Amino acid sequence: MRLSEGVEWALHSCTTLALLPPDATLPAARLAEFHGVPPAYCAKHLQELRAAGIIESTAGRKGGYRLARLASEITFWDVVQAVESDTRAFRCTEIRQRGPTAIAKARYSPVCGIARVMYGAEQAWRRELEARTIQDAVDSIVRDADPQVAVKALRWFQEVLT
Amino acid sequence: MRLSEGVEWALHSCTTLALLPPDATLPAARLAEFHGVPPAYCAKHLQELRAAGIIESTAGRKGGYRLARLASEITFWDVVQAVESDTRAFRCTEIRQRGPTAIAKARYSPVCGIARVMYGAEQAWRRELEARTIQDAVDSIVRDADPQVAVKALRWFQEVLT
DNA sequence: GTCCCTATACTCGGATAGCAAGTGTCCGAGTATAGGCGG
DNA sequence: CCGCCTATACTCGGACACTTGCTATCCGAGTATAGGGAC
Repeated sequence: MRLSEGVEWALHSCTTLALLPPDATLPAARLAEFHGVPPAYCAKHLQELRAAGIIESTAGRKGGYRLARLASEITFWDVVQAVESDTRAFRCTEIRQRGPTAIAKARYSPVCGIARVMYGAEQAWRRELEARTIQDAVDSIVRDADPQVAVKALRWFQEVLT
Repeated sequence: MRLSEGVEWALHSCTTLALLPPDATLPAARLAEFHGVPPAYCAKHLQELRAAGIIESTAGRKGGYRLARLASEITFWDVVQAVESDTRAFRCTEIRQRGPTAIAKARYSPVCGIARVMYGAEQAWRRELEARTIQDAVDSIVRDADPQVAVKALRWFQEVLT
């Protein structure tokens, strides 16, 4: 089981955008540079975030990305769902309906008991992600980050935003 | 994000083995036949369950697999962990330590705030799976299954176990 | 009738191809900007 | 000096190769059984 690496990039990208002054935009290439990841591939994931309505894009010179709504209104779940094509990890193929014991499809309970447990576990996972927002990530970074990083980041932002 | 299809097979296989009379064994090929899945591939997952100490194998004629311990002592988590090579879905690559804001490694907090949230969510998922056992699956099947299936299963067991 | 031996058929187990999805990259279409020109 | 126009450079966005890991399969090694033979 593997979550796409893009989820990590997307979460960090949203958090970084949340740190910018209101209405400031940051191009995909700069965002990739800030995180030290391949620009083209990073851009791909930003497009997915845009398609999901989490971030907005501005074209042309001085263009770039910015959050589409408040960081406190964007949950981790929103981001994961945007990047990951299918967030349902366990997929029941109804093997209980195959083999020598198979009977008419209508006579089976609507959901397999094993699938029910797996779905329940994933729901617990989802609930945790829905309870956390990008603002929480911003807060934890502000709280935990070394002052030296804060200075470097601020300086880099000022240089890039001109 | 995708959980291996083998997880479903493994869970159903364990549940089926739990339905057998004590100390009875069932060959991999029969187990695959019962679930209508490719025998060779199914056998591969059974080997993983064996390596994890969840089921036991007996070689030679009249050999096969059986549970290594009580169904109530085997959690869903045990099975998932056995089949899935790596159960950690989110993998933090520490991109916060890359790019223009990078500083000495020792000055970073031990765990990234974003990763902490993701790990927490997975822990919630894991906890749910640890709370459910194969016995629970057996109970739900006994409760929900159509009598017709029960009859067919019993008949098939008797025929196969000779 | 009982015990032992041997051949057998069946089991598991690891090593080997095939395929799909995620990973990584590129170039083209579109647009806000900046400079130059005219009034 | 001010406003408009045009060329430009930069942005995003979708279409195209590559690699990793899951999917699927096979054949060989090992073993408990079943039958036959000897005592």
